[in-house]
Amino acid sequence: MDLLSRKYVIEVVCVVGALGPVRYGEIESAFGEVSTSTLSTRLDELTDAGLLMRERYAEIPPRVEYDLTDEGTELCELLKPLLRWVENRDDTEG
Amino acid sequence: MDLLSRKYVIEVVCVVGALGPVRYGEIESAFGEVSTSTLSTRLDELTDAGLLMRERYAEIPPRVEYDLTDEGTELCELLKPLLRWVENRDDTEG
DNA sequence: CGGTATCCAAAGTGATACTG
DNA sequence: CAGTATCACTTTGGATACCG
Repeated sequence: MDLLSRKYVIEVVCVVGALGPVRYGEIESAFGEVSTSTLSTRLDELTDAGLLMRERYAEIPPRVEYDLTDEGTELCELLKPLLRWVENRDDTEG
Repeated sequence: MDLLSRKYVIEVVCVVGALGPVRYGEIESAFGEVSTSTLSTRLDELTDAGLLMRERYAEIPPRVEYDLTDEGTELCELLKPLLRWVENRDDTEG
């Protein structure tokens, strides 16, 4: 699956994994620099791929929460060490 | 590093890791469907990032071998389970 | 054999505005 | 709040031809 090669995908999976059930706005804040459309698309793709679940609450104001599915959790476990390694490397070379 | 998000990068790292010192043509064959320019660029980026080493032999005909650096090997170890998971998943859903 | 240079098409991404 | 729709820009990837 080259979905992994989409921008922010790895980070999104890890962010959702770390923040548990998390709202759209929180994910957006966690990045700070991603357009609504891109993040929305990514969330959609991940949900579609069975990696994320979207829970929609019929409230006012509306609330939507994202969380990892079992498969998403599996992937997240694989991704975390990768992300740590990359960040560690960035520090070292910067 | 979003180099990881480039097409074929994960696969290239794993292929080089699996085939040991490997020649350009062999890598190309391992994919079968990647243009010279793209593969060449990828190899270049990875070498530049310190993940690959390029050994050039002054022979006729020319021979060039690629291999993982220590860091490349580290990354490869992180990537392998990921790749296996993805392939396994593809099988299941296909 | 092992690339590089060039040009082109396609896809991805972002900004913005608007809806429920 | 949580998106969707639209549109233009930027980046990527592919094909081809040529060089060492």
